Amino acid sequence: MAIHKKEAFSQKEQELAAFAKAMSHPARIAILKVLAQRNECICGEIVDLLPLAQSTVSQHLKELKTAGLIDGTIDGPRSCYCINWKAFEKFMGEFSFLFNKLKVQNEKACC
Amino acid sequence: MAIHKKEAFSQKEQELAAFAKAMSHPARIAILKVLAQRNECICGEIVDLLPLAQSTVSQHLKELKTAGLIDGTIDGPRSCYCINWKAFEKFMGEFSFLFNKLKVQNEKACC
DNA sequence: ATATATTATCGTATATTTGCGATAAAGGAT
DNA sequence: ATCCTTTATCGCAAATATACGATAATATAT
Repeated sequence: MAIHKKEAFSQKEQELAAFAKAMSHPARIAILKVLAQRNECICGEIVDLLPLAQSTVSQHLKELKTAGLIDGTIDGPRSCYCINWKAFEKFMGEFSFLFNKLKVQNEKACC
Repeated sequence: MAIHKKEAFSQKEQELAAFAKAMSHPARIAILKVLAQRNECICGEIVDLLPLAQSTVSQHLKELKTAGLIDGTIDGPRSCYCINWKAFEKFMGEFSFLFNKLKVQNEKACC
């Protein structure tokens, strides 16, 4: 049983899906919120703010980083993360383009 | 082992995550694109356009509907779907609010 | 009433995600 | 050098998601 046919879709569709997937868990939304609210970068403070174990938070951070939504630098024994605003703008823009542009002509909902 | 602690997060965090999750698969992105491009509602045409079995497409449609991103009405033996633009605007707005608003003060990336 | 067409649901196999504890790795402090 | 702090990774258990075929459900057509 050939499961997961993601390859069968277009590059852009996969990219948008990956972006959405990175934000598809409340813990990751919460992490992004914390990072967005601080001017300086955060590291293990996130662990204290979330109701999850350190290893779990680290895993979520890794996923966000892999997806390109956050940047991380090692600062001595601790890690410093912050939001990658450029990536955010890019994806939000693509979503807006994809759906807002088309919305104009479709304003008259059919269902 | 108490897995999935979504309940431990705020209502809004869960809502945003659920919205993102509904769009976290390329097939569902593709479905939304098709629905957005047509003025009239679509039904099984989607199945012909996607590289997936009918039952799988139906499952994806159900997820999109449950998440509130699309509306569906039964029209005889066929089903008619279309995008719920209001829900879309709501969520896109919340994301923009959450991240764009904060972006201003954080323009100076730290990492 | 019977067939046909369309869509939803069920059952099932497999893949992925989530979460934690334990452990490793890396640097700072004494 | 030895501890201590911080973070990443590994290994594992359990929950979800993905996909399909088969079947049920529904309405139209003959």
